[in-house]
Amino acid sequence: MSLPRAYIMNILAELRSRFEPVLTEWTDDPSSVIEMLKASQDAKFGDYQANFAMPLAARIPELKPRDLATQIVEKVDLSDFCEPLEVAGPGFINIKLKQDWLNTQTQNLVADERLGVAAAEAPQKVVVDFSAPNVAKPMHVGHLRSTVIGDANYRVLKFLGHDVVGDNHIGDWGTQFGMIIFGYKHFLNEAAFEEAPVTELARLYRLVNQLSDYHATKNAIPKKEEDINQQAEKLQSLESSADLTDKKIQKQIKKLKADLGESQAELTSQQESLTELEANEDLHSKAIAFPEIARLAREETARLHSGDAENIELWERFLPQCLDAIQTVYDRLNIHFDMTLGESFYQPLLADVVADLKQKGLAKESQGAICVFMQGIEAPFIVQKQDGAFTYATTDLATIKYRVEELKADRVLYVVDSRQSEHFKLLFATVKEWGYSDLELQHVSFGTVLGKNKRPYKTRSGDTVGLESLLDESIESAYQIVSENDDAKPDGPELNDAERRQIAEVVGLGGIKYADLKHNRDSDYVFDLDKMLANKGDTATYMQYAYARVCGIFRKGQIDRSALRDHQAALTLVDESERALALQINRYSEILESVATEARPNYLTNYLFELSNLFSTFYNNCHVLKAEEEAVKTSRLLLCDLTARIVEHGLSLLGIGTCERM
RNA sequence: GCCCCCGUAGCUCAGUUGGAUAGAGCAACGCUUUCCUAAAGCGUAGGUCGCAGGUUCGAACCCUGCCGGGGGUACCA
Repeated sequence: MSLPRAYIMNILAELRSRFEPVLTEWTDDPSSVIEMLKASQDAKFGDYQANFAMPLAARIPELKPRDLATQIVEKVDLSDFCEPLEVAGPGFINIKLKQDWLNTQTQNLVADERLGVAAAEAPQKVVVDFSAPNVAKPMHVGHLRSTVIGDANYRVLKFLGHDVVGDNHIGDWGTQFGMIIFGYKHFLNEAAFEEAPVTELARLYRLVNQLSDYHATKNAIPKKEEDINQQAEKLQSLESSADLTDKKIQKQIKKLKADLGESQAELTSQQESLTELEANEDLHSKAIAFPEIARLAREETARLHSGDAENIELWERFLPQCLDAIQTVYDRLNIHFDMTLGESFYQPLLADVVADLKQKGLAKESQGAICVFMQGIEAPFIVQKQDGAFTYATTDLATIKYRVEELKADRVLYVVDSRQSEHFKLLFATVKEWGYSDLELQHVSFGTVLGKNKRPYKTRSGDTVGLESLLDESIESAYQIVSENDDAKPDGPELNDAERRQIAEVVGLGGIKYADLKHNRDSDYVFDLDKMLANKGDTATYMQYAYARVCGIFRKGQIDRSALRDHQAALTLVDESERALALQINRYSEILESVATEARPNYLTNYLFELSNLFSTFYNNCHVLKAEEEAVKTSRLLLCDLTARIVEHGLSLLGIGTCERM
């Protein structure tokens, strides 16, 4: 029999709700300062701390912060679960949980399948828009962040009881299809297409792209040379005539020099790429045969969009194959979408969107295009181009309309590169004016994945790194580590090859995902496979190892975990390391709440790392199976069980697996 | 030109919205295995939080200026 859920308290929420009414005596809006009650940064200040006495006292001239803190403490009654409150320093209120209460509270978690995490009282309909690759191009590292961060947010929101829809807004209608269609019509290798259609389509895309780039670069070179000459002249005249002691002039010169150097480097690399292509006879002859290839490809796109029968037929033939190809990547990563409504799905709705915007006076003609202008933003939001074609802005608006009217969304998360923040600023502003003011829109932006050279992650030849080969490499490298470690075990290896392979898969994929998720999503981060799989430090492996160690204890002790839970034995925290571990276990729900509101999975990775860390200390200090007394042993087993369940569950919310042995 | 982001230990990064002596991992140095997996634990060392002002009881965080890096900027998505 499980205990009623009411026995399990979200400690932070409870503390805040006890303090909040008391604060009304000093402020009209206690909710604005209540968030200053939080977990202590240092265990010596107790378990939780409240810092709001200082700012509140600052508003009242004759009141000292310390005195105010004392007054607050006198009015709040927490005696049922906390030690007497302490006022420290300039007015901090330190809160420490009663030992007996923490014992019972932790014990109650054992019987709770949700590990103390209550389902949302007011569930929202949330659309998480993530991954969104261009289907005709092979996936690369750049797609990893959106996919992995989006998936983690999706899982967390869902666990918290929200009605979540994962939508893969794929690029299935853009210019890349024009390129493929053009390639198919002119350069197809039929045998290759029969053999592996997607590989051949990817080759055609690359080929057409390469040839268009060649001409674009070639045409741009004279202008580039002219620019360089102008820059050089300007620099010279500045250096010879102007006042060199003027700081502004100095700065200008410096900047000009830097620009000039950059332009020259660019020119050189462009010339090199031209020479490289020309050295390949086959490519060069194709380039000569189709000087207008970029325009021709665009025309194929235009024909597709205007309903040309042949191009539609090709598109309908290619699309399922492209979808299958990306699906194999999602299967490997264990990523699931509830719907995949790409750009093409919204095409029939676009004309109405523009008409509606015009009718409401939001959109108007400017330089031949139909634009929405938002106050305070210089750039226009172009919903229809000069040539009559719609843009991704139009598609995004239609998508929102659909999500509100058909899916009944309350909130939409866009897990998209930070470089598109200006687009989303315009999009959200427009949407508000357009009439969907209740909808909560959030650009879950993230930084660029860099190589060790701090430039965007590319191969030496400048290509993006294919995602699949990266996964292979990671798993293979994990296999080496798993094997080495198993071979080094004191009592000899424990794993057969199939087990090693299976563990390598979990460790290899987990390492890549964890590395991405542990960083604050806003910042760029350096992609370093060796660090991701390192057999030490803050990696997925560390948490997976903690989990495997618990499993080892239960295996060695021949303990049946579900029987242990049903037994309702007493949990008593004795050692300091046990108490610290238990406190962290009790904080799981707090952390998930903060992940959900800010869409920041790194709060969870950080929490799990700390949890595993506390477990390792406990594991070292407190022997479980050889505990002095039976009651202590049982109590510690309960603690192990809870730790393992949260590690496993937390990692699963990040899309990362665990193994019983490793 | 205009707009946005970043600058924290040798390296890679946290820092929960203004709180107590700025943290972690890696690398370095020292210690711990008759005992549940040492993929671990414990400890030492390492900092002018880019620089200079300002706001206040208190600033890595807010404001101003400067230095350095990245990104975006009218018809690609």
